[in-house]
Amino acid sequence: MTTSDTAHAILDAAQALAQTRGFNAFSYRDLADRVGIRTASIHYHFPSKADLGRALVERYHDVVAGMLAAIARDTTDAPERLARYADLLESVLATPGEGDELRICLGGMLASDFPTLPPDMQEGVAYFVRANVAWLADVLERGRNDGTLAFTGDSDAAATALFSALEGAMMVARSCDDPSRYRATADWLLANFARNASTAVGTTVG
Amino acid sequence: MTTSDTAHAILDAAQALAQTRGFNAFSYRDLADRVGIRTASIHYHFPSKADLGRALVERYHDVVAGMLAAIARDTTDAPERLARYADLLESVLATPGEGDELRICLGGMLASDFPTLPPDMQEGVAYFVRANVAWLADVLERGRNDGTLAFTGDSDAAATALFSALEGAMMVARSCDDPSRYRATADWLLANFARNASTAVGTTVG
DNA sequence: GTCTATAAGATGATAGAC
DNA sequence: GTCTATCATCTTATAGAC
Repeated sequence: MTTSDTAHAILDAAQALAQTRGFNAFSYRDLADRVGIRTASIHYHFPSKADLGRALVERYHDVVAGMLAAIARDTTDAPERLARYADLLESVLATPGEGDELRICLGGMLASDFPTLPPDMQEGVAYFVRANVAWLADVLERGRNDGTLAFTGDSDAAATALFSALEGAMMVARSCDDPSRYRATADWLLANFARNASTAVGTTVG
Repeated sequence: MTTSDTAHAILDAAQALAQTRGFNAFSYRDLADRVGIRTASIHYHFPSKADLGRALVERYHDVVAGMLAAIARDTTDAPERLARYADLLESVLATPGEGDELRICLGGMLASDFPTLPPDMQEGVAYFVRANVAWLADVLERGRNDGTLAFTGDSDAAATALFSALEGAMMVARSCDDPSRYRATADWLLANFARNASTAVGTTVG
């Protein structure tokens, strides 16, 4: 293996902190306390915080890319793929974060930290966003072509809107301290991409 | 007036920095450099950073609330109100920030900083989010009732989705370093709330 | 109101022993 | 690989002169 157990533990702690508080809001001391080593030992594995951040973004991208590939392998049904994507983000929100604070998708969190990040990390974040939007755009386009989804306009614009809405919904849910708000928003979004929108969740048609 | 010119200048500088980098990513020193005074003078106006943050959130909420009231005063047309709301956020993105970095809505930015904020600010951010979603929900509900808008499901869920999408679109636009991406996403969203969605921007119907 | 001076603590980072 | 020790710098914040 290319990465030691200690490096893994450091990355796990760093990811939990980055997802709850952002990349600039935790220190090597925070990591040292949680991993049970000294800050100097962390510098051995990740000489600078930029190195740590780069590894963090790369690992997260790889994990998510693997999950998206798994979804595409499990089902070809476009609505089901979208539902699984929304569930993926919900599971992030449900993963215990720091204390009672909710985790946000690392990509969305780093997007909000963007201007303060080292150049390497900025590239990684932009790549993550592009990859997610492209995956969604592909699902949307296929779904519209096979008649399982219905929406108007450019599939790239639709995918950007959907990605933005899901990421934003995590932020809104956390600022309301109500994870169920993410679920409600995601369900509404998914229903509005369904072929027969009149059967949407919560529709009031009598 | 209840707030001095210096206090105004401090708040202006703090807002620009908070909108580009977040509340924890600027210091009294940053403010002092920009306003042209010393950090001690800032502490005279805002004893603690929590005091500064509280004032920042309150002022921003009041300004936005005033703009939403102005939109409601200018037009009763629901699609036009939504368009004006999207334009409002676009003007934030277009306002020169820190260097060549783009500004984000302060509400969205602080929502991403949420767990690290002092309790007073957390309340203010939650209030801002609730107020914006409630305003949008009212516009959506009225538009559906008078037939100028069409969407399925609960108007609160729709409003949360729209708010989340617009806030998220700003983050995505910035991480792509492409403000026009916000415009494209907003246009797509607005088109999908229009009564006749087949006339949506970018529709490929021949 | 603004300044100088200063405090106490945190931060990312390095040198060198074990 | 991990440690102790140390560094320069930055952070929020206060005391007291002008």
